[in-house]
Amino acid sequence: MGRVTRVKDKPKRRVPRSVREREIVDAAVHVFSQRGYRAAVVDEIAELAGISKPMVYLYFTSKEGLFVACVRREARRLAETFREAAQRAGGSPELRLWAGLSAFFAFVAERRDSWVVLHRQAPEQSEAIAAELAEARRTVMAEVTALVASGISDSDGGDHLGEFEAEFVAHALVGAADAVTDWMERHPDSPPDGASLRLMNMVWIGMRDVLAGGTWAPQAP
Amino acid sequence: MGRVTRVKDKPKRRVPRSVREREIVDAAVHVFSQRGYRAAVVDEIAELAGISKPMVYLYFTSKEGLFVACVRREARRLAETFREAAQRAGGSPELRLWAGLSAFFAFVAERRDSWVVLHRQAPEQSEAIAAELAEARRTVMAEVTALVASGISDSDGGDHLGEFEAEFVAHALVGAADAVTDWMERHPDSPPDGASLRLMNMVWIGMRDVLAGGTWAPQAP
DNA sequence: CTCATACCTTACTCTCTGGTAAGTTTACTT
DNA sequence: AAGTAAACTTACCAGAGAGTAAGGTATGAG
Repeated sequence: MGRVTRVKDKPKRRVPRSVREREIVDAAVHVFSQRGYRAAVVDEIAELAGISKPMVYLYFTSKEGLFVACVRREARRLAETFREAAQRAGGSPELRLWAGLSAFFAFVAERRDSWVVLHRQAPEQSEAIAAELAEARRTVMAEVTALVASGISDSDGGDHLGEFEAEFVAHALVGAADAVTDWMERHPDSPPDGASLRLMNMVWIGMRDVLAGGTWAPQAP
Repeated sequence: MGRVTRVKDKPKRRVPRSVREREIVDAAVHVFSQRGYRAAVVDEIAELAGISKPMVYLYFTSKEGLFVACVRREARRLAETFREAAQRAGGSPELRLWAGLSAFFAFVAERRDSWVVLHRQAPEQSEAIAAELAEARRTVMAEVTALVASGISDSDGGDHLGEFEAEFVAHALVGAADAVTDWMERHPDSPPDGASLRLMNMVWIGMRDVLAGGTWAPQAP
């Protein structure tokens, strides 16, 4: 009725730039993760953010720029989540790794979109995107590798072979975690922590025994 | 010069449909894997296959149809490669799993494009594509799961808990293998079999000990 | 009240690309 | 040699979607 009171369907509120930017990135992460970079349509992102397309270009210059902003923010979030969880856990490396893994699963389960944007994009869209994705993945992997490495050096006495091995294990671990994510979707019955616990059981015990000399070779039993 | 002798630059040979179809799929797998489904351009695929665009549509009806054909062929190839390697290895489940894993790595290393098309595509492009990718992944996972399951039942005496567990392990394993693929690219020095051996060491020993009762729990050392 | 500024929109343009119409050429059969 | 079917092409259309021009409107400062 009134002219001052806004129609409730369309709040049409005007919002400061910093807030709107956040909303746009929120929307963009969702659409990018659902459709993929190329198939994502800027108009849809804008609508989801409650504004019109030119605003997106005013704030982010281009679709590519918007995507880069998404990747940067989500990578930072994930790395922080992981690091903080590990730090909070304190104590032994394996407890810290377990806390980190659990946090990772919680993140991927709760903020599926973020993970998809970070990890399941064809990086071959442009030079800038490839670079940003590489940097993002490097950041996340560095956190995981650090934890794994401390676990290894804890067991083998600071051998420098550890760094190399830790990188391998970290990659395998993150890949496994990512894949298990899919599996969890088809088994919503099993508890969320179950996955991280299972992985820890497999990987950690395996790793410990390997470091203790319990190797497996093709011709062994 | 001659009219009969073809110019060597452009053989322009006419080729039977079945052969041309194979060439088109070859080209398509390459371009799809490099650019992703949406960013891949049919003209480029056609040129790479040595023909013009309408031929692609004559043989495959649509871009979507072409992609489905790619996925179908590569999934079949990978599953066969895996199964045959395992069969050839014979013997104990772990030897078969190791042979399968090695074959998998060889496949991914040698035919990177195929794997990328199968596993790193956003399945949200269309209903048909999502269905085909799901089916393809199901096929591949079934092979791996079968091997893992036989390994588990070999150790625990045919418990039916195994099926559930095997699926988890198989997913984790394939995810790890996929991720390790990236790692291998940055470490071309380490032998190709090294990766599968490392994974076997981690996963198999871990799994064996877990089945033997050696669980890990948050509060344990 | 006015005015400056920051927020926001409608209504385009222009390129890229999936898909097709209409016809041409080769090679095999009879 | 003629006929015919399969292989192949050039040249086009139509829609989608990235990016922009030009201007409208709320809101806080003076």
